[in-house]
Amino acid sequence: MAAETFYLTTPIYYVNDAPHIGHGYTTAMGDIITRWHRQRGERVWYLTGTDEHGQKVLRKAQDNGVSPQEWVDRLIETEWKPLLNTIDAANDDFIRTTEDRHLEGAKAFWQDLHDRGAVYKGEFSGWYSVGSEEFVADDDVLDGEGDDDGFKVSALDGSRLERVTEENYFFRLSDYQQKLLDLYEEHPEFIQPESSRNEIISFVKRGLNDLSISRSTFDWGIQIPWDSSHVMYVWIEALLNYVTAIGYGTDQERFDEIWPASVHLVGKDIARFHAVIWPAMLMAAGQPVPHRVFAHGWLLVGGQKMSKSKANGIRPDEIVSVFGSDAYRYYFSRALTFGRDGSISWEDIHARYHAELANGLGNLASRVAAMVGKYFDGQLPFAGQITEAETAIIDLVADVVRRADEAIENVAPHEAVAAVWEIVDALNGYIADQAPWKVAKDGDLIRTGTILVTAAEGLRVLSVLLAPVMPKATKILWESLGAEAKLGQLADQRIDAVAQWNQLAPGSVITKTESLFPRIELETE
RNA sequence: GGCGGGGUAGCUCAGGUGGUUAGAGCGCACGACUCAUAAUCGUGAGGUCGCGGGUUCGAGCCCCGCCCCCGCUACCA
Repeated sequence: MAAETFYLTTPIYYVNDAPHIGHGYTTAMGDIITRWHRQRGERVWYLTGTDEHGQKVLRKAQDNGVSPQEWVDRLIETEWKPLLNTIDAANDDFIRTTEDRHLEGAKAFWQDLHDRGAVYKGEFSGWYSVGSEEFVADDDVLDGEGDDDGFKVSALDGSRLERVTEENYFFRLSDYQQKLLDLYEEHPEFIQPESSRNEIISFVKRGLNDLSISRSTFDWGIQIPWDSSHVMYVWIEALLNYVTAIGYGTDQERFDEIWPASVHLVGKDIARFHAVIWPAMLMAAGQPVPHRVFAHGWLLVGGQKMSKSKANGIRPDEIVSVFGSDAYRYYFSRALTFGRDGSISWEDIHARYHAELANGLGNLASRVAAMVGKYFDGQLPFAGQITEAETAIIDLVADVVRRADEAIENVAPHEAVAAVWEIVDALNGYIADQAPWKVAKDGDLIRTGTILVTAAEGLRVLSVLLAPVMPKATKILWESLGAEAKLGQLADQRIDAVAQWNQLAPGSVITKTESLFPRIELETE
């Protein structure tokens, strides 16, 4: 059997509006993780996409006076696909739930559930708001007052509610309580981090009800294969993208090759769908469950969860247009603990950009290239006898590679980046300690060369280790080191071989390029 | 209400199963250096570890009570 594919997914994003920074966050983190795995030499499949059915999209389209299909087509082209380019994502596929492969695959999955007896027809009743045309959760139902005395009203918008009973198809979720608990028990890594795992377990322990999984009051969705009067409940349909995108029901061979998913990246608000309903559906269909669901935290702005309604949302392209996609990817992977909520701010992005990228990495590359230019006419010298100072750098690199790789394995990109940055700091310290400009002035060019080769080797390591995080800047760095002639493309450099020292060829042309991260003066208002 | 997470230097955060003077980065002050993107390196100031009890030779880490913030407590996604 061929080596398993590292298959990572983001949620498919609901397209009732434009993307915000949170979407960019998830996608960028997934991209960093998958790029790293590619540099491990693994087969990788990185999927993202959009969720386009459901009542909210339908209503939004109607509000804008266009058909739902026109609405989603427009939004996908003008907002969602450009996001990938904005943040420099290298996804392997992009699935839209309005595509044929998804429609066919979803129907096939439903048929399989049906054939296996996991679906039955039943009645769903709940409080329905005619005004907003949707069911209101029991917790949001209040007793009316005044004109609404004697009626139930919605806590959300105050509209009057009526008891509606409709015929729906149900999924036998209640059959899976113990099987799910066993799954969490046997595979503690299935749902991470720990806080999400705790919540999921306590939720499931309270008991599971069967789930209403079809709707018959509107038709913007996928028809149930055996009953055209119903469409699939959008959540149930959306989850299926993870299998339909890789061939479920349409290309069995390909599906078998890639499934199950290695990691489903999700926001913690949708962890339940992915860690409870989704594995139960897969079990019901006789399919293996994903290896891991990882729920990341929320971005807090001024201590509050970012949201459109609070007007504290920042668009990804606002940040990228000022700092660039590399800085965007770096910032979110470095400044936040993946899996926990974390604060972000424009000031913090600005501060880290200068302190860490411009002054730290950018200046390091700049000073090394300048000295090779000044003392060796831009050609990498030979290294002489190494001392304890060089050994310390070499040992640190080996240790960092090990720790960073382990961090990525644990879906902790922030730890990986922090580890790699130890090399940046160590090299700046090393250069200050060794003072090659002084050694050169004293006429010891052999020692000067040893120091600069060590620094250049460190930069080589940094370009490889940071390539998943900052593909653009590291590519420039790789070129400036003259590494490609001997070592090939940056993207082909393997993580497991990077710590091997003296890979750069003496005589390589080191060029001092434009600043990797030029300083950015913000307009003061 | 129940369950879970959090409350540690001005800011953002680390601190497995308790153990010397509680850490990092940024910011600030001072010094060194001059290869470099007015960058770098070093030193220092700065903390009642939410509050009150308790266990212990010893607690930020354990126990009890309390206060604040956030999340989950299913069918909007």
